[in-house]
Amino acid sequence: MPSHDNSEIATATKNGVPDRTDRPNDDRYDPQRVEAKWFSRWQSDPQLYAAEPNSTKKKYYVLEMLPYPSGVLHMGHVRNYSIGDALARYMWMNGYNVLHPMGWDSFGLPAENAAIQNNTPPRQWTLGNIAKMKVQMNRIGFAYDWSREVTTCLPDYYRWNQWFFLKFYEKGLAYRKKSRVNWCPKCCTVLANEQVVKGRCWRHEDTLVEQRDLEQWFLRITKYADELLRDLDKLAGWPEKVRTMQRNWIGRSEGTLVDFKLDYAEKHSGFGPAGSTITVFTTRIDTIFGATSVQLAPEHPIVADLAAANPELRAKVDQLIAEQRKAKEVGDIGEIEKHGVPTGRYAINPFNGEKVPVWVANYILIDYGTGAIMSVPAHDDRDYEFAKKYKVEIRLVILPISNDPEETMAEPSLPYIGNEGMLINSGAYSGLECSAAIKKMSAFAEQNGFGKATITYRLKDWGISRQRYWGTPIPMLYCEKDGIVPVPEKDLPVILPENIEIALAFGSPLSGLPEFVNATCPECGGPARRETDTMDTFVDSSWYFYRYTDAHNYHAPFDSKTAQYWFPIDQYIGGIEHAILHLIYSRFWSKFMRDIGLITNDEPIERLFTQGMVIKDGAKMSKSLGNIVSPDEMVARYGADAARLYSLFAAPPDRDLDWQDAGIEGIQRFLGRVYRFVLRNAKPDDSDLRRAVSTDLPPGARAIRRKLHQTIKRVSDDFQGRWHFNTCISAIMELMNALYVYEEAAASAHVGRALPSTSSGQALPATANSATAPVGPSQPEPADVALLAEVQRDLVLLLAPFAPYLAHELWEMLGEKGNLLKASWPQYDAALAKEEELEIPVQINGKLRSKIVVPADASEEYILERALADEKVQAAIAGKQIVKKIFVPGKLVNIVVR
RNA sequence: GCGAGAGUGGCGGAAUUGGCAGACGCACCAGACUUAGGAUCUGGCGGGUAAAACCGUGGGGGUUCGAGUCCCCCCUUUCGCACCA
Repeated sequence: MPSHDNSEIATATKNGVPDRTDRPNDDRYDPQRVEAKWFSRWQSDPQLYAAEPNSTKKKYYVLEMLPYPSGVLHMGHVRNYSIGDALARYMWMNGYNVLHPMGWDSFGLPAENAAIQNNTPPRQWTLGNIAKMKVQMNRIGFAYDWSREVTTCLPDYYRWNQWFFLKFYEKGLAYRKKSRVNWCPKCCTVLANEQVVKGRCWRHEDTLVEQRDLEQWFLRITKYADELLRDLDKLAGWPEKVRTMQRNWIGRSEGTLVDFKLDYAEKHSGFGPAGSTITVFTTRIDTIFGATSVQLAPEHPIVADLAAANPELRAKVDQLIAEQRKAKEVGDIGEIEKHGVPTGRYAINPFNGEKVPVWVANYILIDYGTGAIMSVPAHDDRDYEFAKKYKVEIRLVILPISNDPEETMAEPSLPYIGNEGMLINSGAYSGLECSAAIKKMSAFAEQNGFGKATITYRLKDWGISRQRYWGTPIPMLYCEKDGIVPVPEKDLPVILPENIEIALAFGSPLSGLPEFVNATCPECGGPARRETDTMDTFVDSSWYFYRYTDAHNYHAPFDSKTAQYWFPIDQYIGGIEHAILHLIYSRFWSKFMRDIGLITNDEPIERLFTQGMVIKDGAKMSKSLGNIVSPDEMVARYGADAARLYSLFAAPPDRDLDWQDAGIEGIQRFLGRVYRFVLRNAKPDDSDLRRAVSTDLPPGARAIRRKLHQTIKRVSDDFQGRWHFNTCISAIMELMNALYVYEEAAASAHVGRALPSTSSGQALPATANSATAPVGPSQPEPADVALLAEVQRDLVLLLAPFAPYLAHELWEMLGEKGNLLKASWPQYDAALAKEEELEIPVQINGKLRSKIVVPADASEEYILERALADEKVQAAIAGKQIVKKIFVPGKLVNIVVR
């Protein structure tokens, strides 16, 4: 083995387990030695994991969500990347042209906070963190194509954010509007939601956060609302959970807008600036004859008008607003106690001319629908609860229709919210069925000018302005003469200046830099002011995976042809916390890119996998709980292979993982067993031997071969979709256990010792509990050297996606010369995997009474005959009458007796 | 309140289609090897019993020859949420 400099890595063991390498002829598996050796080999070959640019192979794009460079890798990362890395290696071994890149989501608030706390410039802090994390990732051995690395905070990337922004603007999809933000009067700056703690500024505990309206840039994602919703149906490779969440997030709702005029006959004076009409949104216009009040959100403009002349109402309304805000803060807006205040005014139901009271209620939200509803207590839960509390009239207008004629037309228990019913007490519409009534009544409202059918979405346009420093500058100029002017494409990128003292900045940091703010208008050449807001970092992550396909393109965000080859992403892997925002923005961005002709795919991601959290002692790992497990420490103590193998073994990847330090030791033991087995059994001329495996093996060897092929099947099948890598690794462990027993038995045979055997004199089982057919020789038989060569080779291949360091080492020990990643994934042979004998449980009345061993191809007649002849079965059915015999091929026999 | 998950030995988990509950690993116990063992190898290991019977997948019902798995009700717990009209 070549010598190498491994000082940096190998020394790490010293603070872990005591060093025992002083023992002579040590056969101990030393992960530090093995991993240091391969680490330096891999590091010296930057092309090792490079995707092939012009390949005729089938492509496979596997991607893990890019991390924020906090400076330290945590176990959640290790788990996420171990899943993707295993898949990438598996696909390489299956002959695919694999794209497996990595990058850095490197703009964002923490860099500015670090700047404030440690006085480190954000750029320096960020790039330093990236360097640290890259070392950690490489040490664990993740197979990334670093030549395509994307760092979003560098101008060669963010210039294309700016370019995209200009395209959005060009197409009328970027616009400005006033929007409410959190404002700290002490910092004179905008706060992110996470910077607001219990209504106060995180840096000034004594300062209440205010709400301010600022002009901000928005992207018109709502234009794509319908398509984003519709195309969810195409995403068959996504978890249903995520699709449901996105569906609810988009929140399409078909309904009707209906105008209720404020009543003139009232004595109160004229109307305020909000006018005299309350437009409500309802999905159930068929219930409008049951409307007994109109409810307004406390922040509705008409409420402001009404309250202007009524200080008492104003105070009550303010109280409702406060309740809403508080509920929102503590996150239980759904459990708010319903409160309302009558305004004293009335509105007219346009369908029957009836006057109904107008209320203000805390359960009506200003930013959904029109911020006003018609209240139909008989047919809506919330309205019912409200009406009961405030003694508002409840009027039944729908009767349920049921298949049961008795039930039909019976008065339902209230509220009846079903929409399979018939209208009553509804004038000309009485007798109509609900859905027909909705159509008819919507049309009527529209014809008479007091309403129209409409679709509302819960989805809102994407506000991308951030009043912060560490982000992509929005490429816009404000000229006194020409107004809002986009920066010309040729002037991109607008470089984020670096000579800035964040800690001293007051208000929006960039606005304090005259050399940044002062610009020239490209239209008139006169003075212009530069936009000082930067972009939301979700912009960066919305399209970065396209940049990977062509990371160094200077003339475009990427080459369309190249992207078309790689897209869609075959498998995307990340945390469930990104189920909504990142994944919906990414889909939106792709659709926009398609519409401006950059790409042809409608959706960016074919399959999505969401992995579970890593928890410790029943709680999410966090600094405050002190239950952090550091990957560096694990790697130093047990090696990278053990750390990644354990992160896959401890739980199915889509479930939360309960980290147990003791568990990883078992993994290390297993790796040691594999290592020592190969150390003992590898023969220099293995490659010749493999071809010489006899077709006529003795029973013990046949059983090992069978176990091997069963294992290949189990591991391969899981890669095809189920991804329960924990059971894959179990399967490989089982194979290893069987090999140890086989080896031991063969050694006994060789020296003529008695075989270890079970008391029954039956074949030696692989393990005492082995539920499957016995593995191991029933007669002493020497180890089949050729078979062992074959098994070892396949074993190493099976292990390669999960424990690459050890796999490479063993590969070399077996005398293999070629790159393990280019070696073919082993294929299982169904005939070899098939059991020769089956153990069939025999049940009497569903209770296990005996087990019989039969040839795998035994007929039903034979098996039933054998089952009935069985001693224990005979005893159990003696004197009873056999009612039924259940036979499930390959599974069991159940005899029903009376 | 709504939506989506989860609940199986001392612990992490397995059981892929309704068919032997507890694979694999940890911990623990025993034996072997050893000057030594926190190394290694072998075996044991749900409760219960001398052995059986029997009991056992959060609780209660049900369907079925047969239920961890399907149905109904309930409890606990995790995650998400925006009372969505």
